[in-house]
Amino acid sequence: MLMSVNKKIERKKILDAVTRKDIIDAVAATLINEGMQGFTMDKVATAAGVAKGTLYTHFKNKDEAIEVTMDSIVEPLIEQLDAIVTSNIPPSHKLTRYSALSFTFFDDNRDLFRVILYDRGQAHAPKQRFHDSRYWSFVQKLANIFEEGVREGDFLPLPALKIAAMFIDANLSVVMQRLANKITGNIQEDVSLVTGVFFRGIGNRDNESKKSGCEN
Amino acid sequence: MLMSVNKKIERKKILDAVTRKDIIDAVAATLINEGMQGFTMDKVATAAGVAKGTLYTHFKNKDEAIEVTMDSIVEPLIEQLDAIVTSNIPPSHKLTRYSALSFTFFDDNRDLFRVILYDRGQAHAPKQRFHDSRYWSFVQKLANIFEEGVREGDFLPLPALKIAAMFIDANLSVVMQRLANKITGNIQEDVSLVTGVFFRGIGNRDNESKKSGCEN
Amino acid sequence: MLMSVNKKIERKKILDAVTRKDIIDAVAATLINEGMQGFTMDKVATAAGVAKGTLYTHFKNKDEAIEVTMDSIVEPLIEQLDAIVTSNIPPSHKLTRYSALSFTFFDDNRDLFRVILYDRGQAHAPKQRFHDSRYWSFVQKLANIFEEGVREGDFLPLPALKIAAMFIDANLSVVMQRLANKITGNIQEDVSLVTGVFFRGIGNRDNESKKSGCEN
Amino acid sequence: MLMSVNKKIERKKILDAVTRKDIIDAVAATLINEGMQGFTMDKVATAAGVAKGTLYTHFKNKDEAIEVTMDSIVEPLIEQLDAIVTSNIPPSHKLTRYSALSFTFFDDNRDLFRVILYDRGQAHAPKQRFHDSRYWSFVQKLANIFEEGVREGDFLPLPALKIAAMFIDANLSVVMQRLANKITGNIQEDVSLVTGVFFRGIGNRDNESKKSGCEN
DNA sequence: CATGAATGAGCCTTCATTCAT
DNA sequence: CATGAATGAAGGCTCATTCAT
Repeated sequence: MLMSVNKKIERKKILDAVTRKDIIDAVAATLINEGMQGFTMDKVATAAGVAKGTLYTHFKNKDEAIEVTMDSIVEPLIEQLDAIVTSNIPPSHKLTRYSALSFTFFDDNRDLFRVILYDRGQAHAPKQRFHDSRYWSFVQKLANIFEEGVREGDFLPLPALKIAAMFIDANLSVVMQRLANKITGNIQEDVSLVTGVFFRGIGNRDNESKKSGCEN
Repeated sequence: MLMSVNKKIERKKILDAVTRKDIIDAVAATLINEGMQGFTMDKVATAAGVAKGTLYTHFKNKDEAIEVTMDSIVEPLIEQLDAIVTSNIPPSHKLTRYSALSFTFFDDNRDLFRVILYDRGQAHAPKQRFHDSRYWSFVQKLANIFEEGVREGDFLPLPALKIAAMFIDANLSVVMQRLANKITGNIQEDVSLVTGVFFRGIGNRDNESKKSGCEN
Repeated sequence: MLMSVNKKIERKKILDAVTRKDIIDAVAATLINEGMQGFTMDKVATAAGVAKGTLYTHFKNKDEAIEVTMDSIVEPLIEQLDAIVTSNIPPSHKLTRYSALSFTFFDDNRDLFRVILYDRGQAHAPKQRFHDSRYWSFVQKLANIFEEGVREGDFLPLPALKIAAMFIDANLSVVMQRLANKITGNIQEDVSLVTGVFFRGIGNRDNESKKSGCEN
Repeated sequence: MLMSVNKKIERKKILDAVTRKDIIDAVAATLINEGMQGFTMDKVATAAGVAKGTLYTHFKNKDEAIEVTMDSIVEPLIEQLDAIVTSNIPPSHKLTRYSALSFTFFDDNRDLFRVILYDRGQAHAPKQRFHDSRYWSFVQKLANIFEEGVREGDFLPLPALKIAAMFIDANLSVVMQRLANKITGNIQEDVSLVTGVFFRGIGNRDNESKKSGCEN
């Protein structure tokens, strides 16, 4: 039964992590199965196979539980988005990558995001944070890409934030349609659709060495 | 104080209508002031100046109260959208009109729609209905306009439902940004932005050389 | 089934009063049977024979329930004390009356006051109010009587507030001993004891004439 | 690092004592800072810098923790009271000493006693024990002094237990007033007041057409 | 012995809904 | 129909206590 203190601590951390992971999974599962408004800590506890009180050793309260779970799921999306933003490729490629990322990511997490997208809001803090902070940070990042494209003469000088939001929501729009119709795969096709519309819509034709179109 | 039975009944109907109208207004006001999650029948009753029980003589339950109120507010939007759909103008004009309609309508009801757009969800039935039925019926109508434009050679032959959804959400996207930043007025500018991007994006350039297809 | 509106309202008020009275009685009973810390709204509801939710149509919360109940019980005591204070009798008679009042009052409500006196405090607001406001208002009133007696040359010019508090607590002291030993009746005797000590002192004057028995 | 078994055990005892002392201090501190009703084992553990479980190796439960802490604080008071009781001085001197002891002791521990006196109760067992056992043992001891005084002809033959309780509570009464008004020092004055009243009474002998007694 | 994550009974409170008047 | 007191299921959260390590 001898074990170094370090090993003990380490093992404890792993056990904790396991429980915590179970709980976060349970939060996500409950969110998926019950929707935002059917979400209760009781159900989470049952789903996680732990006592109700245990949830409160991991989260301050219900809102934080949702928040943390959201974050843990959205985290990879943010990381990949950041990778795109800071990569050394042309802005239009970045947007295409973002579009593809949207489709794969939401495809991978479709059940949860059906809830998030359809059930937006409800709780106090989460709502604010998700929408105000997370969504707008996405918009901001995309806007930067757009502005980069404008500087390079690829895109027309349009209001970046609005274009960014339009692009994000147009992508989500198609994602939602995929979700609603339970469509999987064929991502490339939908990416082409969205980016096609936007690149023609925001593209600078002069730069494309083509004849002039309808400039607004 | 004599009054014919008919008159009595008639008066009753009017009074009922008045009460019903008051209640619906109260529901909307409560939704605005308290948000979806702060919405309680108590508050509605207080706001309407009636007893709590009275609400249940007008609506089966809370969900129906919200539902009916939503409908009563969205009704004019639907009517105007239908007018646009059935009007005898080119498809691109119809879309421009829809875009303008979005902005004016949400501007007029910004307080309520801030709640609906940000607080989407909460109650079971309303959520489903709002999104599944109302939203998709909008998408369908817009899709018909697109298809009309495709048939007339104005638009590229793209998947109509997806394009319709993209257009709706792109408009909402800018609407939400207006709501978030508390921007009013300058509707024309935003209409031009959205329609500009979409017309260039979905416009059939071959056809553009024939007609002057740039609608604002 | 005809009944004037006034009668209806009146009857309703009475019914309400009955329920309210029942609940207040139940609060007091629960306080008595369970003590401050065993006091729960569940138990009150059960004792009152109403649903838990009903309690909250009468009181904002647990603290208010306790507070209101306390007040309703102490009210007659306060009224009688005020009657004594404002009556047109010599200060010493007033104090004697107060002493008698203490004994009869606490005798009448001995079960509840066993809780209050032994279980002082516990809840947030109630504690503060009971002690800080109710107790000190009593002290103040008694102090006024003492000062009156000082002005009339009956009492020595001692710090009124302290003397008042001492007198109140000395009375309570004996009350508590009665409660602890489950003694009833013989009030006159205890009144004489307390007032006797206070009015006259406990020193044996015969003995005092021999030695100078004033110890400090 | 060699050490005899005895030394090890001894050291352990000391360490234990240190921990126990820390915990008791933490209980007292928590009582002071949070009041009876804000008192939780969590807070004690944090204050003591030990794990929550550790508390249960020192005390059977929460009640015992409070109980033991109270005892450890009241212990010196009891010892000093016993010293007074068994000392070879006149009864009246003993009472004066007791009065002075009350004031100094509660002055020294005013923070904790503010909680005990104002927050009396809360926990089941502690309450009972504190009041029933500790308080009454004090009363008994004081009563013995009174009876001694009666036998010696210093005091009138009044019911000793009641007089003792009155004296204790009259002293506490002034102590509480000091606590409430955050008064420190001037102990002698208050001792004289209380003992003066008790020894001499509050009646004005001049007014009673008698010679002057002991004026303070 | 110490630890502290886990426990789960239990508490307070809310609120949609009902129903006797 | 209107009323609003009563209902009671349900929810979020606390905390004394336990026990495997």
